[in-house]
Amino acid sequence: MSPKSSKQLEEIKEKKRNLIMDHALRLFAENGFQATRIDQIAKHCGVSKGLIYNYFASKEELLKEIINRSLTEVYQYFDINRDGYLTEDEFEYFIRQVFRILKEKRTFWQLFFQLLMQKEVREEFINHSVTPPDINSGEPDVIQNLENYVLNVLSDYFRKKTEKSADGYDPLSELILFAIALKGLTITYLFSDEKTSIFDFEKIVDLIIEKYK
Amino acid sequence: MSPKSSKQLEEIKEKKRNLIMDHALRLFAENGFQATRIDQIAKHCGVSKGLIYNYFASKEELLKEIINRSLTEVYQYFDINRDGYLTEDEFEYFIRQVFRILKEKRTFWQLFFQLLMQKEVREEFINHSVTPPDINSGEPDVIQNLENYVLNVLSDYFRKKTEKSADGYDPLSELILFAIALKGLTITYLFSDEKTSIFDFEKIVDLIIEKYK
Amino acid sequence: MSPKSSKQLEEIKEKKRNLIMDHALRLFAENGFQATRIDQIAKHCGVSKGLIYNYFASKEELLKEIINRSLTEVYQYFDINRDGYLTEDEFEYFIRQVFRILKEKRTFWQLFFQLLMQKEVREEFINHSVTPPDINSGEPDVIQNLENYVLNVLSDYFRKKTEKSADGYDPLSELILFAIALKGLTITYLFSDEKTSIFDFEKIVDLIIEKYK
Amino acid sequence: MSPKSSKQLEEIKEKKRNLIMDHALRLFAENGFQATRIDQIAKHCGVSKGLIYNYFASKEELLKEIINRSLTEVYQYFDINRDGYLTEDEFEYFIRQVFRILKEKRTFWQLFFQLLMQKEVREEFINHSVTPPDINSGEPDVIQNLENYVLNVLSDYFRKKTEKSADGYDPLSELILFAIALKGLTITYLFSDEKTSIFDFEKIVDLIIEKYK
DNA sequence: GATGAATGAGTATTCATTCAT
DNA sequence: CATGAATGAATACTCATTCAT
Repeated sequence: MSPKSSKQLEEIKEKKRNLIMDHALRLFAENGFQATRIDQIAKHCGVSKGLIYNYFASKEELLKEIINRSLTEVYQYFDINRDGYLTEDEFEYFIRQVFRILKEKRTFWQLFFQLLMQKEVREEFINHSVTPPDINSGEPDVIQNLENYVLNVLSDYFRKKTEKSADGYDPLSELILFAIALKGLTITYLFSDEKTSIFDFEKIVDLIIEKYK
Repeated sequence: MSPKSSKQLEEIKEKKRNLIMDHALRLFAENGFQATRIDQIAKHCGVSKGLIYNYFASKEELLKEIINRSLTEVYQYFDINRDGYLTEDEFEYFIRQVFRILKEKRTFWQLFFQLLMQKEVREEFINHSVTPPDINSGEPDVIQNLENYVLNVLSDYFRKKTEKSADGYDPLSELILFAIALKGLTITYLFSDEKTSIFDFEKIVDLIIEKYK
Repeated sequence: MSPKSSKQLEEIKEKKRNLIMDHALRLFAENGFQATRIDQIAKHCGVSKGLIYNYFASKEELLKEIINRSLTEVYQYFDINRDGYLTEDEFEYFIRQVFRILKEKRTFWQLFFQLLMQKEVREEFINHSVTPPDINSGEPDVIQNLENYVLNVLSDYFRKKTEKSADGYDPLSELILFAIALKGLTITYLFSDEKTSIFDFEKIVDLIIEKYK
Repeated sequence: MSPKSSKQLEEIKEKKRNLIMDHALRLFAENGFQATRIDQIAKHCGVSKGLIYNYFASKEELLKEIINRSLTEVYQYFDINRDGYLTEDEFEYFIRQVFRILKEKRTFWQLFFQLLMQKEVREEFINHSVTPPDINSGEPDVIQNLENYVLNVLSDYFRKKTEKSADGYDPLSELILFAIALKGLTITYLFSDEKTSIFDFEKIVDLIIEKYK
């Protein structure tokens, strides 16, 4: 019946989907979601406006799929199902991993933080995260889960670390200071102009590791 | 008609200007600049769309004036003309001041960080002078100036501090870690839901002061 | 506060609303709802596309309001709250009234019958007519009510008429034949080209009255 | 390859043509011509969009061919070449035949009446010849011919009938009333929901025959 | 023949901005 | 000063149609 030559077609489709998502992501991140026009994306991809609608139901759906794809990848990076216990070396590895992901998916995280800064988006994605657990689209609670997971693991780490040491550090305080420093570094890195920035981010990562390991 | 009323008129005009800017600021911060419609602002102010154009040449101009007004205030807060040397107590005062400003102008800073995160806006609004052409205070690059000023003062502070201490701390490292922690706190505070957040920001400020003073 | 000079403004608005509805109705009836473009309507009205959206939320809403307006008028014509009993003279008056309404609102009825011939519209407007009785928009059950009302009144009329006569007519049969003839006349009249038609509709009305009175 | 298969191929092609036309007809009738999308039709047929364009030059052409196919069939039903004279039994047969055709081709007639009710379509599709250019039966105005033919035959019938009777009926009046009743019945039948309708159409046909035979 | 990815002209709708009152 | 009706450029989205495979 169907001469759909092969399953290569599926591959080609998948490639085009990703092509569109890649360009859209970059434009969304650079100019903002609202300010990016569909035909801009099309032009950057070298395809027609119409084709984008063969792959994505709407501009918003395109955005959601981008977020989805990226967060799913992040999950895999973090191997979320491992034992959840961190040794000192794993702690260092974790921090370097975070920074590596920021670097590799810089554009995505730029977009992601932009979005999180709008009340409605925040509510849509984060606070409404009480969505059914069997959800397959993997957006809303993905974030909450990720944050909770990370906080739990780190909380554990700092508790054990302060127990051993005699410095009388408060584990919660350590955790909070560390978390805040990491967020500060993240934001600074994501939205600095790599060429003109006075910061050497690799060194700052070393600094943080040195300080909190 | 009478000379009196003309003075009062000016006051009324100024009040209305501020009314519009206040509502616009809140809406811009909550929903984003692009997503906020002029008639939304008008409705929230209880005035007509047309009136807004009596006070501001365009939506963009409205945004610029909001940024300008707030940054001018921030400058005054920081008393930019003082000697530029910080004692330990002044350092603590400085941090608390930062947090106080964040608290008092929370909405503005929410908007401000949103804007900073869009490349085009960053280039258009921030680097290319924010001040209106007729202003007399004439800071050509408000933000850059502010950041440089703060960094300078702090840099000085940490240099002197590490000189005194015998810990062998690197002043630049200290400065960077401090700056990053402050930025992390800022972001976390601005975009957390004050009612549901697990963080007690006052305490975190104490923590930071304790750590870096 | 508001210099909305007078309530003349309201009148002007109402006039423009009606202007738009009139032109839209004609175009919808002539070319069909889907085939009529908003900017066609705008051009015919001598206004801009945008203005139409100041008065009507969407093309579909415009259609609904047209139907609504017309059906409401029809209701008034029929004085639906009168006693519901027809004498012979009232019967004749009723038929002439029907024809008069068809004539005066010819364009509307053309549109109306067109719409009724699409399954979805039929279901939307007629079969779903079990909508809450307190409805204020007056569309869905308006039609059903009107039909029921007319059928009831006529049913009554034919029952009484055949009782009196000795011809042994069946009242239901009479009603049905009459109703069908009326519908046939209606359709023929609405969709004939008045200039070229071989039918003289006034005479046919006389014929029907003569036959069924 | 073999000559046999080429004949079979023709059959298969013809079957597929008809398959497409059948589904298209139903969808056109239910949702309207404009509102029916080509890919809807394709999906309903279980074929690709592209294939439809192998059989029909355009959506409009598809419509025209549907109309053409059905009208050609109708012509055959009515045996257009007979003597043109109706006996009483033939008159009854004629009416039952009309109703039978309505029943068998209900969907087509639904579509047909819809089309007739749009001025532009009326002009484009009906008056300007429906037949494909290569057809040999060459009726330039199928509908007009059909209507005229029917009216002629019936006119004759009623003339002769009233001549015989002593009731003093006007043959033209009788014809008109009859024609209108038939049209009313037609419309009522075509656009009623067969399941919920209060009318028993078989009985109404009997009624009409009884009345006008 | 058959497919469905790709195209792009066409259309509804939005919204900053203007201007007569 | 204040209004809100009016404008029209901009933009998301649709869908008939094409064509390489």
